Amino acid sequence: MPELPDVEQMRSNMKKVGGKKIESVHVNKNRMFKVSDSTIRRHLVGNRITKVIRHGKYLFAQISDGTLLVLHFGMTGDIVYGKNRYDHRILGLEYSNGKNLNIVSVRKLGIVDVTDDIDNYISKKGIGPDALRISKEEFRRTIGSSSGFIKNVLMDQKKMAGIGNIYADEILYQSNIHPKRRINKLKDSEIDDMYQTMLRILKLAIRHNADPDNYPQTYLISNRKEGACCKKGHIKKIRVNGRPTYYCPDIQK
DNA sequence: AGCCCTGTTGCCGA
DNA sequence: ATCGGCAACAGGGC
Repeated sequence: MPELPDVEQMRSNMKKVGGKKIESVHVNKNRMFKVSDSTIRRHLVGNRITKVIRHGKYLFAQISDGTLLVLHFGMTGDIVYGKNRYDHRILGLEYSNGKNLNIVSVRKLGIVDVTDDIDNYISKKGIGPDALRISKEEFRRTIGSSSGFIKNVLMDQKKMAGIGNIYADEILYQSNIHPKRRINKLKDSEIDDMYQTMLRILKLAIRHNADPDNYPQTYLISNRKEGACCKKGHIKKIRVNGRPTYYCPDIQK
């Protein structure tokens, strides 16, 4: 689930409900935690989240003590607000109204960390510019300086952050480009078109709360199965870099 | 029951 | 540098 639009939706939810004073913190310690539970508690208990910033698939929750809680959701992470949602809970912020803001993760892939500088954290990890904020020129440069399959580049968080398996397929589908097209075979006009298409898809997804049920039926994401019909043909499944990849051979060259 | 699948990422080796 | 394979993990589908 968690690609850029999904994480943006989590950001919005977290911002909306997470700003109250945190009474206590529930930590379900596992490999995701890069800092001790006492450190987590020290920063969170008695404080509040004042804003939430997203970069790529990462969330940075600004804490009123000046530090930031870092969250990455792996394949199955999510943020759940309410009561009695303890299934797969990794981290729970408990408020005086009895409700909690819970970071849940079925497969326990992802990161819980603390930092005091977002830019520093991002650059140390080598994460590229956010896909929603990258300029056309930056995008051209990023693509142009790469090689290999276009899909791999779109998904490479070090080159550009936020695009995952699902949205990479969508961008390529709507750009009429085969996922295994080599970078050096791309025309400038195709790169520019891909850029506009990427922004359009991401914005639409966010506008629809990252819920694929609300996306147009013409979207690949609504027809992500082998043999499904698209306007000019039927959907095929291959593997690119080990990842399941859906595309339409009749429109994607 | 058991095997294969999966929205992420990082490491290893050809 | 690039790419495939595998591993972390756990639940769902067949």
